[in-house]
Amino acid sequence: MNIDKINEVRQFNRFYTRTLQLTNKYHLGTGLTVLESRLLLEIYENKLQTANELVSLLEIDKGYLSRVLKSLEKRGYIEQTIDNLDKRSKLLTLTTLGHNTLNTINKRADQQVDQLFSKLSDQEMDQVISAMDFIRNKVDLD
Amino acid sequence: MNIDKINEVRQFNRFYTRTLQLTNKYHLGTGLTVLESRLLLEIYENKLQTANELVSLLEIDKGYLSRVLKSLEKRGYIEQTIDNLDKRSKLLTLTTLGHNTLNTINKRADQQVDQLFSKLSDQEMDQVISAMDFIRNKVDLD
DNA sequence: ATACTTAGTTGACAAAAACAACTAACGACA
DNA sequence: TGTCGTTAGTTGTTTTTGTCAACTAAGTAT
Repeated sequence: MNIDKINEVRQFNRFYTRTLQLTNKYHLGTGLTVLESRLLLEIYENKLQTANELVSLLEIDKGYLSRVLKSLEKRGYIEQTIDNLDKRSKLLTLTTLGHNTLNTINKRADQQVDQLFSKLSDQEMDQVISAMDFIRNKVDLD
Repeated sequence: MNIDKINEVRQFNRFYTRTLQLTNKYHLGTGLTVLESRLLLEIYENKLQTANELVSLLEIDKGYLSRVLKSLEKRGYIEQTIDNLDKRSKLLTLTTLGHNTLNTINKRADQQVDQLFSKLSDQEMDQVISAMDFIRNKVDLD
């Protein structure tokens, strides 16, 4: 690929890193970290049920994840129950507290996204979303 | 904004977080961290000359930055010389080693970007870049 | 001269994450 | 059924990364 194009992509990457950094503040005040929020989201919305699936998706150390999950459990956000079909695994579910907290976090994250594009017309917003979809379809993560 | 649109943006954000995570491996083997690489890049390519400017741009703690810069200096990647026009500030410059290392890192980062889009035609690639430019222009970071 | 602000440093500490060694359960198969 | 390689998750130890506050020295304004 042409070097100018590569540089444009890298510039975008730096720009979007900053954007993500600014919007990743939704968890503030909830007592959860960004990672913990993400875990609740993945467990609930994407129906990930085991630590192992979370490790693959998020590419984090399993030892570290084990501790974070233990802490979430101890603080009452999730439950881990042994899977009877494979007693090595534990099935992850949100408690009511976990679910309520996720709702709060989601509301805040929604607001932050909203703010990010607050000055755009409906039409421009649609174009932004199309642009995002396009990029998502073209990036090759393998 | 409509909740579906917000969710599409949030999905993109999660997707792009993963993309950045995967491409942010260019520093491996160089002995520098992602942050240190970024600092060299900003000092050299964007001509940022003081710690203070880096603090504003990257929004990191000045105490932390001070230590990272000290370490970069000690390891021979940068020089910090007192600014005669304002003796509180130090002007940052890359050493030859710093410059060479940045070149290596840049080459690797370029390769990673290239790989990310390796299956695209020239036309598709141009469309991706347009999409990125569009998003960059529409996001409101204030 | 005084008081306020700013650039950068340092100490103390906490949070986040990496790494390796370990246990228990599973799966395959002779 | 027993044994061997693999897999899910745990735990101890350590390093890396980052926060916070107090501090110094230089600049700015009045």
